[in-house]
Amino acid sequence: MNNTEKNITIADVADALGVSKTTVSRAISGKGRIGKETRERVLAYIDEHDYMPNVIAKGLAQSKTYNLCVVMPGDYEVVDWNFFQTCLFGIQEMAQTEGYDILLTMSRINDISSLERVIVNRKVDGVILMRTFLEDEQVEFLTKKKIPFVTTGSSPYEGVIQIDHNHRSACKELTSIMLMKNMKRIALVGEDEGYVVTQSRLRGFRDAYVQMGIPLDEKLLFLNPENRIRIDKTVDEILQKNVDCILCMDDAVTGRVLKVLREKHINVPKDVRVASFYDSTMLEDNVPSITSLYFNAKELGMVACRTLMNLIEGKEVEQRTLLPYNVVLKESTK
Amino acid sequence: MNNTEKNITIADVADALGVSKTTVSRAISGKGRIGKETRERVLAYIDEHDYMPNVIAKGLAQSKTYNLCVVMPGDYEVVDWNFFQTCLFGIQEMAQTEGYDILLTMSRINDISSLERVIVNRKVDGVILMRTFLEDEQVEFLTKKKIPFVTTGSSPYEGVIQIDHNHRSACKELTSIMLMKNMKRIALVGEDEGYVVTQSRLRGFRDAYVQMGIPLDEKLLFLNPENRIRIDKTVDEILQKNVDCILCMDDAVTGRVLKVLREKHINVPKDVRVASFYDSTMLEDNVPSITSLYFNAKELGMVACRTLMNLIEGKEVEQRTLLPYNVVLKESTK
DNA sequence: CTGAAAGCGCTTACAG
DNA sequence: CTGAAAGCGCTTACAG
Repeated sequence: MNNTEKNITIADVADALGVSKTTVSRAISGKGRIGKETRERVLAYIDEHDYMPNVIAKGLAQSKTYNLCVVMPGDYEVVDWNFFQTCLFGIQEMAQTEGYDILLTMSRINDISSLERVIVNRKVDGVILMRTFLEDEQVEFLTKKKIPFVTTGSSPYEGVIQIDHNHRSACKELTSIMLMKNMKRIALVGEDEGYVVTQSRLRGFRDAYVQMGIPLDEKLLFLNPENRIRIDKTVDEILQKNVDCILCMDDAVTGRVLKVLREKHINVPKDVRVASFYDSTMLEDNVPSITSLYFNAKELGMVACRTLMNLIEGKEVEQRTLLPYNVVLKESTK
Repeated sequence: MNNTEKNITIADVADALGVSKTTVSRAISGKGRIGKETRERVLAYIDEHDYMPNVIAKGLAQSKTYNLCVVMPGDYEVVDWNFFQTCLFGIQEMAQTEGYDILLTMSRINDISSLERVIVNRKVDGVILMRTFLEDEQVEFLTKKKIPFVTTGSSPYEGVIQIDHNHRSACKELTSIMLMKNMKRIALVGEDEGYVVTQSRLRGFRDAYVQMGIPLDEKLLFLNPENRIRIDKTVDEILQKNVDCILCMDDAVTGRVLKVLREKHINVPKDVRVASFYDSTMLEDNVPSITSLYFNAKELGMVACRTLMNLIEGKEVEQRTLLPYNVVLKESTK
């Protein structure tokens, strides 16, 4: 009854049953020929005595760790933690089904030392990159080291296995809807052009204009990074341009835009409409509720993890997986 | 130059230098007697050839993993992800200084299977519990298994090493300030009495009344869990009671209360003051800005991690560490 | 100061 | 169908 004493090993089991360690190992793994009766005897004993294989030792012998590295953005000012969080849930849930655990690592722009250590120490069998860059040290490092990895979000690097939402198509759809609702003058506010996803969103935005045959006023594009600091100034500028709608690339921006509008006592949606290319809980409690795109973060995590595990096991995997999205129309664009 | 080929091992180094593996091992670890010159020769070779010890093998030999398990709340409706997130940063940063990595695990109420697997598989040397309960399966399990662990947040269980902010004292101070500002009728809105921290906050609240010699109107306590679902009803009730101030236990509540007030066109702070026992980015963009307590999540993580590592190394550790806080007065209580 | 050898707890050709 | 033995890459008494 006292199983906290000393951990029981495969050798103990072998001794107790009068068989070899080999046999015990085979009974557990199911690999190699073994008598049905013998296997059952081993399994029964194991079950009764709460034997648990030492995954570390198993890993050493097989050169496997049963750990997956998840690289999170390590910057403080991150767009939407909730999204990564939920995605992480998905990864974890999927990993568990195959006995993998999650080793968490943070990476900051220009600092991938944390990831490097994990790889160099061979503590994981593969990695999931949660954020990608147009120029991506992480991708370069992992490719060089020949470590299996996938990305959530798209990567411009050749051969990278990527799982992403169809941002371009989603943004195109939302923009089209705005245009069809007769909002011709739409200001697009964004930031961080270094992220791949920013480019996709912008492309989708342009796509919609092209498809509708409406000329796009480039003066209504506010993509410079100073937006972050001087968002009030940006909003001022926008309002002077007599726009119908302010479209924000992500909710970090949306939140700040809404704040400025509130301070200026500008009513949404009466005075100006607002929508976001990205839906987070951050906006949930807003009055009015905000029109946005919805992406299923958990699904993203699960698919990414599944793909990585397949990759590790040498199975065939899709080079690029695009997940669906939803357009959620709310009060802010009424 | 081609270090992606085959990983170089301690044996390779020994061969190349014509010494024994023992010697190499000692040069690296710094343990045991070894000639100064020999050590330097080994170190130089290692450095030049990018030798990296296999942490897994090292772990096997020492029965160590150099992994720390961090148990995150795995529920979807979690109060403030940002806080846990930042705390995780702190943990990670501290762990790195000693060569530890973070194995992440989620635990839901009544489901600690994920934690169990990690422990039973001996994949970590210790664990950090990020959320504690009055009745805590995790604590019971870890104690039984004799695994070193610490908690961020307090635990009522005997002998548990805990690192926490001084919530009781903080809430007392904030409440006192409100009382001194002549807000006599303060409604306290909370939820989830199962968390230890809820109890601490409530105690601090009561402390302030006692100290000021003011009788507390128990009718102004709204701690039942239905608040979550019927927050609008709760706010209605509160407003009918003619209160000066609504004090929210955490920001999940605060956010929803503010939303209801906004919908009812009730002005903060003119019609009613609002403050929160907890400060999150969620409220950052609110107009008006919200008075609240500030807790340094990163520091919490760092101290917790430091403590755990000391515990693992058999050093003496404090049984309970209380971290300081700040009261941040803003517009909502003007 | 240095080394041969056993050991950490598994897996897996190779024999039988 | 089963087992003895070598091996995964380290550490660490024990000798010298």
